[in-house]
Amino acid sequence: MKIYNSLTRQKEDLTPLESGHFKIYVCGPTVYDFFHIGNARPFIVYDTLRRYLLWLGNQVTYVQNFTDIDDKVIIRANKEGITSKELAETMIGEYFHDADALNIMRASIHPRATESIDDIVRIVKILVDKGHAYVTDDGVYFSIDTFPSYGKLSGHNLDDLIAGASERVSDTENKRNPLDFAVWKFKKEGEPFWPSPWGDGRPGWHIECSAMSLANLGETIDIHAGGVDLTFPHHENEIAQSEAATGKPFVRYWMHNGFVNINYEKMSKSGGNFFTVRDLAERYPYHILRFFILQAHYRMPINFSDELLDATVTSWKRITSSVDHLAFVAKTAPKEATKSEEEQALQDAVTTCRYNWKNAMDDDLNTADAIAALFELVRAANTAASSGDVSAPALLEARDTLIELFGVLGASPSDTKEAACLLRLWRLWKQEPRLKACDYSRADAIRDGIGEGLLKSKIPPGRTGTAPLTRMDDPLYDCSISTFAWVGGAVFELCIRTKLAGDKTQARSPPWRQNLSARRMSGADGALLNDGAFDLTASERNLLQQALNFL
RNA sequence: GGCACCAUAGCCAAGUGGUAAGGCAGAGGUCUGCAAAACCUCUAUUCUCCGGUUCAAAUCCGGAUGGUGCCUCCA
Repeated sequence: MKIYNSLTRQKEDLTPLESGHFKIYVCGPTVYDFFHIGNARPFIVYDTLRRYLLWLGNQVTYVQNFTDIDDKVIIRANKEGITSKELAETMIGEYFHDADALNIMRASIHPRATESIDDIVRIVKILVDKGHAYVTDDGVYFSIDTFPSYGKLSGHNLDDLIAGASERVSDTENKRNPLDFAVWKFKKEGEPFWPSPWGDGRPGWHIECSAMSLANLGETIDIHAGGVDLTFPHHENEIAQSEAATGKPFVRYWMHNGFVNINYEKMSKSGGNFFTVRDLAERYPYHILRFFILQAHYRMPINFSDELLDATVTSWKRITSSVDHLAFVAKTAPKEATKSEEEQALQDAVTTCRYNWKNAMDDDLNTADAIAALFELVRAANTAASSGDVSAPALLEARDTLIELFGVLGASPSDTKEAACLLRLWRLWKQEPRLKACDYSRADAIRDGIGEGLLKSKIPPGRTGTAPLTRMDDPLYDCSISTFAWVGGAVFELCIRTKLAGDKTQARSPPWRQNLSARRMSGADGALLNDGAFDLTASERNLLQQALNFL
């Protein structure tokens, strides 16, 4: 595959130094707060890269650090009256809570700065011994004048940088060059510290990543990744320190992802315009956030708004409903290949999809294009499923392809929560004898009655019969009764309305809505879903009972 | 001021020399108690603008305009 290398500013063939084994380092979070959707982008993007490399059959050693000692951590901890360590511990736990939910694989190693002090000191010592670093009265500084290629990653001209730095940076007295940066900061009152040959203190930010990369992955690694804002000075400094210390190339491919913007401006905590993933998860499922991020190429900036996430919810449903539908139709489809035109078309679509998907992923991880390829298969599969002349194996192959390839993106369309929740309600309703006796007029009356009687405020003007029945595990949805219908059996349907759709009240049928139609058309009875034991939560049972009281 | 990046439909977004993917929204149709879903059709003769190179440009070059980021902690 090809990857855009920030160092050379062009796409290059991505080959590991050690055949079949990629060594990747991703700059991890500074653990002083919940991370926001902008912070999440690199985690999601590089996790996807990792999944793809694994899918291709490679081994991947993936390191993502926690910066658990830093000005921000110290300030926040002091403010809350706890130790830096306590704050970091808590926030690392919160990181995993969100990251796991975003389906971000745990790194092979999650090193922490405070647990890497020995490695850091060792490198600082090498730098001092080699004359690349010098001691002042407030710390140990790296001397960029001893590293001639400084600026090669960011493309900055040294003179310009110095000019800029001189204007802004006031504490230059101790430094030989205004661009020199601290690799070790001597302790200050109220700050945690560790011993070093030059005095007690704590590591500078940049040296942490260098040390953790060198210690865990070796002197030369394949990929080092992070947000574009880290290019300078963070990554530039990492190169200088690491290469000055080892004398070897530090990183072979540098990858930088674009920002998540709000109103076309960078999302940042200092700017105050940010949404934490935790807050967003109250309104959107985690997999929607992940899918949203992957819909754009990773190097492009993406704008962020509820409106865009709403569109993502709708498009994601197109995928999940197709996947569910295929499984259902396959149950009654011919067992043997039909040799029909439709069957051939579907098989071709699967082949085309795989080809286009891989090409897209190979081209600098173009997930946007890869997703487009998958949508084309969704369309072809829906067409095939509705033709009635495609065999079960062919339908299931299409379904498996979708699940597999979306799975590589870390967003699996099977086994989603909304499907599971609706399944449970479907099973319960199916058992309700009173429902079997309704006719349309009665059903509509019931529907309206529920709407008016139960939850007036939720009924949008001009619509009848939507009433939240239960709140499901997935916080995105209110489950609403939309319609009760009777067609030669107990047939009724649910209508999902996303809370976020607000007044638009875009009603979306659950994935198995198509199951109902198919069942009706084929005349087959029951057996739509496996009737096994099921449990309702107390609140589900309660709300359902309220609804049934109107029958 | 210096250095980068970006500009594609109502919205989002691929496409980097061969005649505009995909999603959302919208319109018409098929199907259907109504509705929804699904499927079909339509929705940018044109890619911010102006020049240039080429048989051929959204794509390459030059310029203009607009936007963003970095140069200070930042994903």
